[in-house]
Amino acid sequence: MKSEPSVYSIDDLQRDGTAEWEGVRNFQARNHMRAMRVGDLAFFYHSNATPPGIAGLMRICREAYPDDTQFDRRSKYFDRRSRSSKPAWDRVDVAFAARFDVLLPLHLLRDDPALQGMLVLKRGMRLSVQPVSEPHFRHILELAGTRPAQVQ
DNA sequence: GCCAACGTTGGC
DNA sequence: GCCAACGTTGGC
Repeated sequence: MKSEPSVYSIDDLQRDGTAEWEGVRNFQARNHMRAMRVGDLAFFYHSNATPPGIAGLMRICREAYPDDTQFDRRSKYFDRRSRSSKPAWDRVDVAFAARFDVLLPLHLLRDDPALQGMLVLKRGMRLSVQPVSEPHFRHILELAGTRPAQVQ
């Protein structure tokens, strides 16, 4: 799950404990969120950062439900076409799980043969919520040196 | 700041 | 339904 750290970073999530993952306005990304279940783990990816990369780990603590910001005229996520009787956009709630000792930069992931085919590495891949395969997930946790015991 | 990639919009 | 124009994302 991507976020620009200048907007909301892994440090912000660590401070807050939990967060509402609002503002997703892409159908595919939304559908990936709808497939999430409580307890699922997700990577926190820093996009538009120097360097971009995976900053930590979080846990889904509430499954998809309507994202209020779509009805809020003052929100930059306001969607005039969405009706409260049939909300178009959902969010999930996430809980801080771990902050990697060092951010895993995108270029390092690119150079790793074990991560061949990972979606985030594909050119032009802009989806802000993406599925990660089990082997890739485990490999990245190893790269990060994160042991299950360290995951909150 | 540039620009490729991609999604959305709207005229036809 | 097609597709050009436009806006956004996000790496570089």
